Amino acid sequence: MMDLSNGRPAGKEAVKDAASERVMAELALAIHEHRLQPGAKLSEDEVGAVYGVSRTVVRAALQQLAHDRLVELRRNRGAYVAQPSVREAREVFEARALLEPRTARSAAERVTEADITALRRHIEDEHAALDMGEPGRALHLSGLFHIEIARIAQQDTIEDFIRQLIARSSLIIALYWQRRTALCESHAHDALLNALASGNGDLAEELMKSHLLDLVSSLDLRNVNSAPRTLQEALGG
Amino acid sequence: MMDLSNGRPAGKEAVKDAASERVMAELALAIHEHRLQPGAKLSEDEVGAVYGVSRTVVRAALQQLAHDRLVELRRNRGAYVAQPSVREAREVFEARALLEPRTARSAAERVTEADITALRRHIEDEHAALDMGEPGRALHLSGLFHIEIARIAQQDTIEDFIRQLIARSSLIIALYWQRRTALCESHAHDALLNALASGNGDLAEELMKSHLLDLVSSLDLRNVNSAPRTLQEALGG
DNA sequence: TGTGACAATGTTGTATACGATTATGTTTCA
DNA sequence: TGAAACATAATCGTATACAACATTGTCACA
Repeated sequence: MMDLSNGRPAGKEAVKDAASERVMAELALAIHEHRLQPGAKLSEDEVGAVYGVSRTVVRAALQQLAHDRLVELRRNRGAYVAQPSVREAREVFEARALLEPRTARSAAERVTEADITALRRHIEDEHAALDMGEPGRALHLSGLFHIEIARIAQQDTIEDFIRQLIARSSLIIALYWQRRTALCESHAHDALLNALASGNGDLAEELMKSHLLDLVSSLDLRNVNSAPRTLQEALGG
Repeated sequence: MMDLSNGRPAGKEAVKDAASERVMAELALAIHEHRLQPGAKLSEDEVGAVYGVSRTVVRAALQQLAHDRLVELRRNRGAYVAQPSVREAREVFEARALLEPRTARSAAERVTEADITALRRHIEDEHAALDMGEPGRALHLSGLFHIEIARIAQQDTIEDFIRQLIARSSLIIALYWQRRTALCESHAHDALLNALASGNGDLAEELMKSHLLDLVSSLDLRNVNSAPRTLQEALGG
């Protein structure tokens, strides 16, 4: 079985109920950090055993994740980590291109000193994770950077959308990333930070736009394997 | 108790399971048509009794609706139809302004003859509902018009977001609508249809943008009552 | 009469049980 | 030997049961 406990104390302190939210967060993190691969089966009994809860709460967590399209529920067949299609991948990044540049502009107009220092430390964490050979964690932090910008823009609703899109982006990257770009484009985040720090909304919007384009171009979204990877069939070649 | 059965046969034919989805759809429709007011309590036992299912499936439905922000779940206290704050209302329409105009443009570029006739009939239904004195139903149809445009644009992901936003808009309108504009702005939909039919993406984008602005301006979003309507406290004035 | 503690009631959170569906393994017959 | 049919096992969908929590009503006491 895959290890899902990830070291952390799993927050037994603040837990009264919210059991399903805890399970959901743990599963989401495991997906974000690529410890759970697309297509992995999430049996209710098994997950429940791992976290010491009943199927009831696991079901609730899985339904939440399914709503965010991180897992796919097949009727009477179980829950599986989602496998976004190429088309879905394109759509996710189109949606991000629609939402994030303008949000970056708003963020530049509302950013505070505290935000800047937080972002700066965030980027340091990213670099540290990369240097320590934890690409999964680095990727997760990289996503959080985008979410942080939405938070700074003070747009809770759009922040929620971006949160969903970034979660799905994590799956997309797991499926379609091509290794070539090794730098993990973290310079883009530095540039964005500078634009925000100087309050330059135009520049922030433009940087975010091109950053997203870079991201898409680092993916291999040719229509090969367009059909989802239920590929026992993919072996027929 | 409020009547939720709404006449329709409630689809006993296609039902094997999917019971929770049926309950969710029924509740969502009741909210969209303003048969359920913001703040209304949705007791699990009560809802279960209405639809003849157990609390288990009601809970699943309520959690889905909570994820869409149509209902609010208070821990150990139950589910209530959401009451968007003024701030939330603004954010919802800002998000719509970000997503829908560009989506209308895409729709204009991809619309088919069949789409046009479907939209045309849709508008007729809207007018009919208005004439027959069913403003709730007219409002619901009006929302579906927007969703239909997103569908035509062939952007499933963005369509999902727009669907959520329109559902919340329905609540916002229930709370903040001011009666003045009587025409219910349905001419805007006619104009949009024409722009789509002629494939004029620029015009469609522009019309959608101003349509949304009109919608916002028909709301009363002054910060009075900015705090949510848990207002037994609101009576302290 | 007003305030605080306590009991009663109702509702939600979670676990478990059972029927239904799907997947798997074995057997049998051509 | 191969394929179809059946039996078996595993997993999910739903209902029900019980415990935990919140709310409300009542009573005692200052």
